[in-house]
Amino acid sequence: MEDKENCKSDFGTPLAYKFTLLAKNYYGAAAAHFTEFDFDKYFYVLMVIGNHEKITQQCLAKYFDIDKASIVRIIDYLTDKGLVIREKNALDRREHMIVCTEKGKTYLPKINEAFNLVNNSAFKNFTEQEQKLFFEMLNRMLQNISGLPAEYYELKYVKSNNVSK
Amino acid sequence: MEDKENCKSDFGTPLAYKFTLLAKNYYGAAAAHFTEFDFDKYFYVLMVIGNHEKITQQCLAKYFDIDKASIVRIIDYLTDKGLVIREKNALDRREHMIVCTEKGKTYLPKINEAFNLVNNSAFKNFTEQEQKLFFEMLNRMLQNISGLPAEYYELKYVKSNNVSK
DNA sequence: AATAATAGTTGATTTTATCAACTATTGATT
DNA sequence: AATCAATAGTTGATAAAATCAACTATTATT
Repeated sequence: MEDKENCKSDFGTPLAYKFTLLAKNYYGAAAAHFTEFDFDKYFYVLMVIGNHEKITQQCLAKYFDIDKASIVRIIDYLTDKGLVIREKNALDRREHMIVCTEKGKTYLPKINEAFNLVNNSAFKNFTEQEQKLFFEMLNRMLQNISGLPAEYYELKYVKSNNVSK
Repeated sequence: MEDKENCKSDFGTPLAYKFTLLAKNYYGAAAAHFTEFDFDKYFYVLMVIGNHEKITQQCLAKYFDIDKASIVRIIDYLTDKGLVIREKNALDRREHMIVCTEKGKTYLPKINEAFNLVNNSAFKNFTEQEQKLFFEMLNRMLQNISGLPAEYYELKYVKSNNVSK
């Protein structure tokens, strides 16, 4: 109906403004699902860690595009809460592999479910096809606007060290 | 091609993660255009102010969905740089109307152009129609996920005070 | 063996967000 | 008109986060 109206007023608007607003509202909505947790931050970081057997801090830094020093503090926090642990990688003792603890794992389904709920409400009145299209567009845009391919981090930690041990 | 692949891996991913990444990359790309300015922040705030004859800090706070105290500091900054000024509203002396200075106005075309450039590179390989669709989807999502209608702020400052003076 | 590079850590600094208390002004109630 | 509530803006204190450079430990390169 008033699509043209909206689009007209969007002209010249930096996309990032809308992204920022959306992200803020999204996290606000998601946080409502986590009020009874005994931690109040870094839900998605935990989920990413939990979705990997183990993952280095470097990988997390790249995935989230933040400084490695910030990752240190995030992992400190999650460690403090008993949700993850650091394990030295025997193949490269510089690396600390971050592993989700049993306690951490108990939160994963809840976090996943909450994100799905918020995703669903964000996609209210979107058809299946529109949702797919939207994700596809986001990914295209991400590749347009950033150097790295979206799945970069996944390739990373498959370190091929042909060490006998 | 690998759309299904992407969508599969997106399943369960909080949308906000991608929004955050996009916003970060977007602002990074935009900032590259502003290196010779004598201010280094709040470009879009200035643009919003410049696009209005005058606007209250409340309106800005609502538009950007941030605390009014933060707006005070942003306006302090822009005032310091000589880009805007505060004018008491004679019709309601509580309100300080923020007005773009002549100096501030000289930046507007450059800022606008830079955002257009970044928008264009974000939309590389998007058809006209896809762009429209994308904006439309973003707006729908914003309304889904937030209480307020997107154009709330625009209605606001048209204060109908039928004061004789 | 020497040097460079990488992963992670730490401390200092800056920036930003947040909240509550406060002033000034206006609006509403009686 | 007097009182009280609500609104716009400001301030100060505090807390949270981002940033950067220096540092250790380890591995890779020459």
